[in-house]
Amino acid sequence: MSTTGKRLSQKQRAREILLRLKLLYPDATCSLNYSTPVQLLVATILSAQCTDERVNKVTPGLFGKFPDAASLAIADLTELENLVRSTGFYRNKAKNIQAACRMIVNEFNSQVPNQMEQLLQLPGVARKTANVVLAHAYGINAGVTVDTHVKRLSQRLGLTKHTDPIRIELDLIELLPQADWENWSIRLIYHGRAICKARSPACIDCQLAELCPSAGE
DNA sequence: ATCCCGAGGG
DNA sequence: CCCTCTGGAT
Repeated sequence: MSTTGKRLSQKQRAREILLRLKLLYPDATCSLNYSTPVQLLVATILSAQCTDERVNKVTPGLFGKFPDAASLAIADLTELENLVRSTGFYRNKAKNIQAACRMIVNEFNSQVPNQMEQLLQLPGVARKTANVVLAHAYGINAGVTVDTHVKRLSQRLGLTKHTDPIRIELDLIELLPQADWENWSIRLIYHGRAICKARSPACIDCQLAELCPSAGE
């Protein structure tokens, strides 16, 4: 057992966890493929209840045909649906992508907004998607991205007692230095995919086990 | 709380 | 056939 154990404050524990995650996943980045803010927004909308890997299989075809907000805004909806079908929830996603692109063209000067309030007005965009776009398209740490991995791992690590992603985000904002907000999310996502899985977490292989109140459960 | 929805593995 | 993957709107 290490000398770092149960006496650490939540904040100290969070920092220790992040330190280890940085060593474990030194090159972790956003796993979605994109080349513009609009493309990142679209890819992130598509990533709802879908792996980034699968999103990356449809975006080349999608962006090959409709590379920007202007073309997506006037695309044939059925064609859009077919291009994103394999990501699931394809009718909602196609409709939201087109409506969001129309708003971007008509109300935001063809630019993806760089403000949380504006992003949240776009259909299909809530805090998770908005935080991803702000962090990776604009380098703005407006909040902590809380997807299903960040939610699950933060809970298991005992860093929040909430179930609502917005409450969890507020807890994480208090625990982490702003400069590390996106580092935290990106690495928890990597760790969630590889080790701390939803069903059968591999606590045996987990480098965070001694810092985790849920280890072995 | 419920609905939206597909791909791939076993 | 069953399980796993992994947000948003109403």
